[in-house]
Amino acid sequence: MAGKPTIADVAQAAGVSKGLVSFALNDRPGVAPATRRRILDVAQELGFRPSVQGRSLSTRLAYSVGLVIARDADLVAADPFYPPFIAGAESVLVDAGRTLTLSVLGRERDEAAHYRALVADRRVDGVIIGDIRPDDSRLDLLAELELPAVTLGSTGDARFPAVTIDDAAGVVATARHLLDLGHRRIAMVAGPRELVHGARRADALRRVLTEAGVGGPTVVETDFSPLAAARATEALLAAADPPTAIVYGNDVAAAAGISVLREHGLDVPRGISVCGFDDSEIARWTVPALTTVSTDPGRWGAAAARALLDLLAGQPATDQDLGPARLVVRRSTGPVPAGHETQE
Amino acid sequence: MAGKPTIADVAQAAGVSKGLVSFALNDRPGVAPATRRRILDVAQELGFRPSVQGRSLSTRLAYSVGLVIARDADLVAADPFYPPFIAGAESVLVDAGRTLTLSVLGRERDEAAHYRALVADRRVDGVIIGDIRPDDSRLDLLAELELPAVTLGSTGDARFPAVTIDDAAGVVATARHLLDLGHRRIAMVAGPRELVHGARRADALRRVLTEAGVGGPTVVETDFSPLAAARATEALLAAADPPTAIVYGNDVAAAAGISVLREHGLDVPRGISVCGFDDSEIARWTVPALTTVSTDPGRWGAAAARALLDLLAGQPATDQDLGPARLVVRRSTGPVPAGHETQE
DNA sequence: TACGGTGACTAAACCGGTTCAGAGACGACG
DNA sequence: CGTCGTCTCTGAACCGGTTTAGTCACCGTA
Repeated sequence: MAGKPTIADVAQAAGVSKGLVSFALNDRPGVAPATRRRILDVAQELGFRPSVQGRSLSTRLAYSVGLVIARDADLVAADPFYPPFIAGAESVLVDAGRTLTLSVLGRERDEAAHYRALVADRRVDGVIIGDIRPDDSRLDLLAELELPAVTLGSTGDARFPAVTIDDAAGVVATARHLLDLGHRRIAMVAGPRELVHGARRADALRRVLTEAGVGGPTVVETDFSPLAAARATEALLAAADPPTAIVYGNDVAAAAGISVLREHGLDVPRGISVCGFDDSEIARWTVPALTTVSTDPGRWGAAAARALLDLLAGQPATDQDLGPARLVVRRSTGPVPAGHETQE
Repeated sequence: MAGKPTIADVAQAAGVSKGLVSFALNDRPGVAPATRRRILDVAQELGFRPSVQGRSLSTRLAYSVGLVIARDADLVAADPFYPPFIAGAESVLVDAGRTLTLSVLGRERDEAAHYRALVADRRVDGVIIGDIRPDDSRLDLLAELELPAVTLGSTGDARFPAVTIDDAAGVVATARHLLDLGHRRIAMVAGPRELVHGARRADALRRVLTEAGVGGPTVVETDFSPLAAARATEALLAAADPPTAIVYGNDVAAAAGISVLREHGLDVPRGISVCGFDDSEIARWTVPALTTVSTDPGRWGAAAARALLDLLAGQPATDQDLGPARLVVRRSTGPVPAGHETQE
């Protein structure tokens, strides 16, 4: 017993068989209380820690969960959503003795093949999937692979529990806020329409504006990158009736938007109002500080990890909602500029 | 053979023993060329993929490398360095059939214990360690644990290869740039002094300024967070002779700085010049766009991963340098304001 | 007293690879 | 022809757990 103690060492020291030690350590019935006590004591004394590899081999479990980010590296880099999300998820997983296996798939890498490899190699026991698309092809794939998964945002698919935050509520609050300030021409620089949350947010905005009897928003679709947001902003300004307020899909995109607006001589918020999304750290440090919607990615990550662990533990798959996303009003929104107040 | 084919299935189909299949697949000598060919063909035909778990158990390898980020979650969230770094590292690792095991340790979690657990559980075969401190206690720990590691930035420790980028060169270029613009009172809002690169950058700045016969820089130490950077900026402005240029430790910190400067009625760059660090995506979208130093975290991540894989493959540990960090001049730096030109 | 049932425990198989000692065939050489 | 060495290959042990079939002692019951 030179190296780490194995289960055989514990068995020998306790004077029982390997199998019984395994039973005792895993809280399974059929071990006399006194014996269990003794085995646990011996294991403790020897500093025994079960080998993940040995256990993996027989249980056919990886003791790791996957997070597959299917975006190009530079897109991930620009989005401040993931770091806190990952940190949140990770903190829950360590406590459960699991590991987070992260994959960053560029556009060029075959997503389906990657999932197949992940299960074929038994790298993960389950996955967290984000950037949900309507009729997401991954869902059928995951079902086929029998890979447990939780989704970030609702899919309407009963096979996989969703961890959701009501981001539409955040958009609604944003829209009301802008309406209250007198804005009537409100535009949105959104994420890709093929992403569920992109579409949902655009719809929420449209609904509120329609209810308020205001013309539907101009929605420009982008890939979430700040560069695309900058271009979209240019396009909005070039239109016949440019908006007096723009809602962006994330905070960095909003920062890019502000940058373009200022180049065009527009002061924020006096000349035009700007809203971000996610309330990432950067939102507090743009000039002016961003009015944005808090989605609390850290809490989201932790909740997703917990939901996946529950699922792996065999508990029934139930959706979990983090409640409505909250509007955070800062300095980038203000009253509609003079001359636009009543324009329809 | 209902499920995935195992090595035994390949052996049977090829009419040889398991052991020989293992030899053939691992390119080891002692297999007749014709037999090797046949085994490889059969394996291919059956779609055989060796089980990571089985292999792990006998080789006592995890086929995963670790990245331990010992910062609080919100600090990680604010720093745009890691996402591209991780993406870069990850892309190299998948190609090598390895996995990235990420740990985000808050201040409260015991770092040493975490490393011990990582090796005790054989979660990783090696680690990439960043945020190097002088006389970093982790180095002795890693040596004790016999855990292969590469360091981000030089430690002067021959036991571990370093992957370095000459960030001092970037600081030097920044300093020259500012001197050329006429600045004489240059301040630095740096990272913690206990981090090697924090100290190195401050030293580089000090050296250039001294050589130029200009008063040494005021260096304010922070924890790298934008909030701390904002406070540091306030402090600098409150001084008797406020700087005409401030160099920040990263781009988000610089953004926070700009925000504070503008609140104080200072225009950037006309009233004061600002430099960032890392050239993250956000640097292009602040107002004005940031003059910064490109450290190319993606390339750095890939290089670190490759260096670690080489080390694990038994190749001698050699430092690898990515060359000098390049200054990227944008709009946040300009000529020293009138009235400060020759002030000593 | 014989029998069946139950609870505690053991022994061995098993998961899927790697590794090592040794067997067998074959050619070269003295 | 005998011997040695080399090459190819086999069989079994091994890594460290989990799981299952089965043993054994002991109890209550007829």
